[in-house]
Amino acid sequence: MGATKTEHFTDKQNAIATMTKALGHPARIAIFEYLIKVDTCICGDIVNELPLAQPTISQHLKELKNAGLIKGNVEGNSVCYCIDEKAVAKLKNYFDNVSLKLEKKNNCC
Amino acid sequence: MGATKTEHFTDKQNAIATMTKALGHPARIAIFEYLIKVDTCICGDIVNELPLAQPTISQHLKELKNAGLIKGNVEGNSVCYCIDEKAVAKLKNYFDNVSLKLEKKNNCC
DNA sequence: ATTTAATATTGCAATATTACGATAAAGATT
DNA sequence: AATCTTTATCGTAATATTGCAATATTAAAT
Repeated sequence: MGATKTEHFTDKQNAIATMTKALGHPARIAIFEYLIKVDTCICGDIVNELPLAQPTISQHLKELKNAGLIKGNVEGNSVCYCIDEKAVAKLKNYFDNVSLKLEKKNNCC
Repeated sequence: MGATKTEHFTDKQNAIATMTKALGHPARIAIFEYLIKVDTCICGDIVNELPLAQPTISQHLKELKNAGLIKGNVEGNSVCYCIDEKAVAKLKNYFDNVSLKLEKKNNCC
């Protein structure tokens, strides 16, 4: 064993898990937050922002991209990474919905 | 190597990453959603809800608990698990805040 | 054309995760 | 007390992740 049994769960559950998993690492949270912070999407200096080697960051960026959380457009020499707002909206909506459901519940613990 | 370099990141980043990591698996999303769905916190039937073996579910519950997302109170023979609303609120606030910041940005991609 | 700069890929070692059978622990039931 | 029920833990195999050095790739600059 060792591999996640995705086939047992719904597409929605897998989709949310894919996104949360991608954000489930402090380096990727840091990258995510950096992309939110910078006002332009012309990037190329993410490596200097983090205390990790360039290949490691490249790998983390790839994972965020695969999860659909960020987009990367090649801009000449460098690559312009930015947040995919649709994905973030999905996460926001998910937790908004969860919170709403919890409010309606009668708390017993 | 192989271990996450948590020491390089802020406490807040690590805290968010810990929670998103815990939700970064479809089985744990399924458990999380089940605990939201059921109206009472008297549980004990999570194992029957999921297509995974009992030790596997027990392990997933432990991870959700370690991440602070759920609470587990021993209730006689069985254990009563329920959502920790404070943790969920933190996640909700985080993504609300992220969304807000994104709205204020000038989109260039 | 050569060099420089930015990013990606490969290969690999260390570590973590996922899953489950076997077994343990502890309260409930008979 | 013996048994049942529920949950946790241990041990272990399969797989995934993390991190980086070395190298490749691609476009800009000289």
